[in-house]
Amino acid sequence: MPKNEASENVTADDVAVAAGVSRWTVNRAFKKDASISPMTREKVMQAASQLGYLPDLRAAALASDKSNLVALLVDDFANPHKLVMLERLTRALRSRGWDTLLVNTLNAEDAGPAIANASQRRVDATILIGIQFDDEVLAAALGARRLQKLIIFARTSENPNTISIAVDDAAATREIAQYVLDRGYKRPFYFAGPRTVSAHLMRKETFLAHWLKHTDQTVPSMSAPSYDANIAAEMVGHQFANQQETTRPDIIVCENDALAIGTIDAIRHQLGLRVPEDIAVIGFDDVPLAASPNYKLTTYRQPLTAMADYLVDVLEQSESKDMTRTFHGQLITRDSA
Amino acid sequence: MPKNEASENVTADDVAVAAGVSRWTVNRAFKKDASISPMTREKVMQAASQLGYLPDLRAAALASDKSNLVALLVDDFANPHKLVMLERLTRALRSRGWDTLLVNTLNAEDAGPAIANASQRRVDATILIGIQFDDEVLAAALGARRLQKLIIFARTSENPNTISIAVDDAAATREIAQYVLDRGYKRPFYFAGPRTVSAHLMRKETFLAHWLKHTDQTVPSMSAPSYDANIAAEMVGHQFANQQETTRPDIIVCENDALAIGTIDAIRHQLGLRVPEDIAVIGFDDVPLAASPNYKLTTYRQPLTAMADYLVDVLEQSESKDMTRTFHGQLITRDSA
DNA sequence: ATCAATCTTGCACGCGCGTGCAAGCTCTTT
DNA sequence: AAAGAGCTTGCACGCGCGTGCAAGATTGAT
Repeated sequence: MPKNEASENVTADDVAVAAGVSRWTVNRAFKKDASISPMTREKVMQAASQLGYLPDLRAAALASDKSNLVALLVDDFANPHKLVMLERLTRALRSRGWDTLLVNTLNAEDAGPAIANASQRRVDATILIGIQFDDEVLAAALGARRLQKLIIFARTSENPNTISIAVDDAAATREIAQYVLDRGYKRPFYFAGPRTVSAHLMRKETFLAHWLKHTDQTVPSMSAPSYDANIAAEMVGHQFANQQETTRPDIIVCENDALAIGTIDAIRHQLGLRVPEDIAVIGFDDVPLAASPNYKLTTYRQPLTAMADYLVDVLEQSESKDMTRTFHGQLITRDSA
Repeated sequence: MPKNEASENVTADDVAVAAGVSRWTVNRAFKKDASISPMTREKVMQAASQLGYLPDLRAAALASDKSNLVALLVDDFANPHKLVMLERLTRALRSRGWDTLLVNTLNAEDAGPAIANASQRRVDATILIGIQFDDEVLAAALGARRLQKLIIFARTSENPNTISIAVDDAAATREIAQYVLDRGYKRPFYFAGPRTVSAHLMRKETFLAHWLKHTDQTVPSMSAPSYDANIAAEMVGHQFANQQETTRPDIIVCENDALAIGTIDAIRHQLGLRVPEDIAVIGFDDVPLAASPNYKLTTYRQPLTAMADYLVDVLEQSESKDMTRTFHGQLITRDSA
């Protein structure tokens, strides 16, 4: 029979016998920074690769109570920016030895069960990158303590039991507002996303406040039920149909690029107007499509790579106190505003 | 002290004591279709929820050698269609009790390690939804047997040790080709994606063959290095700059929507032409953006939900023989062609 | 009231590896 | 050449739960 025919279930014991050492030495060989002589390790690794052995991470997690696994809860797959975030996060995590459990929060009621589910896998941390995670969900999550760390990614959170890694929304929005002022726009309109958590309103509130302070005028606005370009397009088309040039806005400031892209489509194809000549548009996120020759969207780019790297720093930290941190991004000016 | 203050590490034993039963009865209570009286189960569940107990899935996986976990290997986050696939797959999986390990294949050389990584988590199946998984990678994956099932999703594969769940590419492409013929286009151009695996060339080959057979003419083509709209736009702008109306194509058939969207952008903004009047465009996938008023892309929609459901069927099957299956989608005709 | 058929419950053993310590070993220092 | 100092290796015990069987409890029919 072939040498490694019965490679069904090779354990460290098998390798130990083959290499003439104890099982513990085998596992040491696979552990970085373990106390083992180079010669022995080489011998073990050779036997291991011959038998096709790789340590069982389930057992390791069970024994050490450390899984090197994080859960990523997502509930908003309509927003293309989520794909970028997923890429950056999984890249940073995996390149530093962490695995990712992707949990689709099926619907509003499912957030609780989704978190419970992750906790049953005994993940070392739970990362929320969705939007529907309102205060109740957070409370439930914090209650089901087991998920050692609760990290809110790319969203600020004022909950003290939570670690938030995000751009400074207020500063970013002020920069945007100032840009709008500086370029001489007179009648801005703010297009917000779903208003589930108070923190999510920060961008809108900041913009309105800034504008009021500098021009003494209020800014009209509306909210989309989700960050979906097609829905945004419908709303914009509906909202500004048959409006006079003097009453319609000269710029629509969108809470993110998904809304901005829908807005541009609607301005051009439903209102029959030009961007930016008739109505300018600003977004937030700098999704790949924002750079396309079609949209040339002026938007705000978050330092996602740095944020993802910092997230792994947080994971590797034993203490989770005072880990919340905000970053600064940059306004990318293109042709749309 | 509070009642459940020390809810650090509640195990089935703790619940057993609280409920006055054995540990095994506790675990039975959490297992569907287990032999347990309703009264006992109720009693156990009450004690469990009071203590905040939930079974440890690591231990369960270790003991039963069944993890209810699948690995999803992705290497192409530039294609927006991936986000749709992720949503559909995680939805189908989670709603039927499966968890998903999202593995970002960092680069071409990382495919092997990524698969090994997944196998160390002892996943019940590995699902490939990327493109760079060429024959060598497949061989390596099959070698590292441990990932019981190797499923290629949304791509056909002729490898007999693999389970492929995809649309019938040949039939779909013939339908597209026939549509192009029927609409009277004369000078098609085929825009393909990365040519890594032989199977990936099927769409292009099929289109070319169909056209040759029906018109006796060959179709020019080119290949993008990745499914990225911005790169596609550049390539199209470069390829057709300064071409006469009589020599340039009257329709560009794209291997998928990412390429098609870039193509439309380039036609309009770099070539200064109209879609579909000057050059028509056809895609494949029906990404959300394809329906936007800006693109109105004629494209081919895969029955992703049915495919994802079938994937879970496959997982729940003990035998993995002859599970490969192809589906039929439909051509969605919009304005772009 | 009795017996068999059915339901419910308890349990020994194992899944594969980590932890922390102690014994064995090698090498340097005087 | 002998004694520490530092390096390597081995091991008992435990992580939390599943499997399969056997004992105990319950039910219905006779």
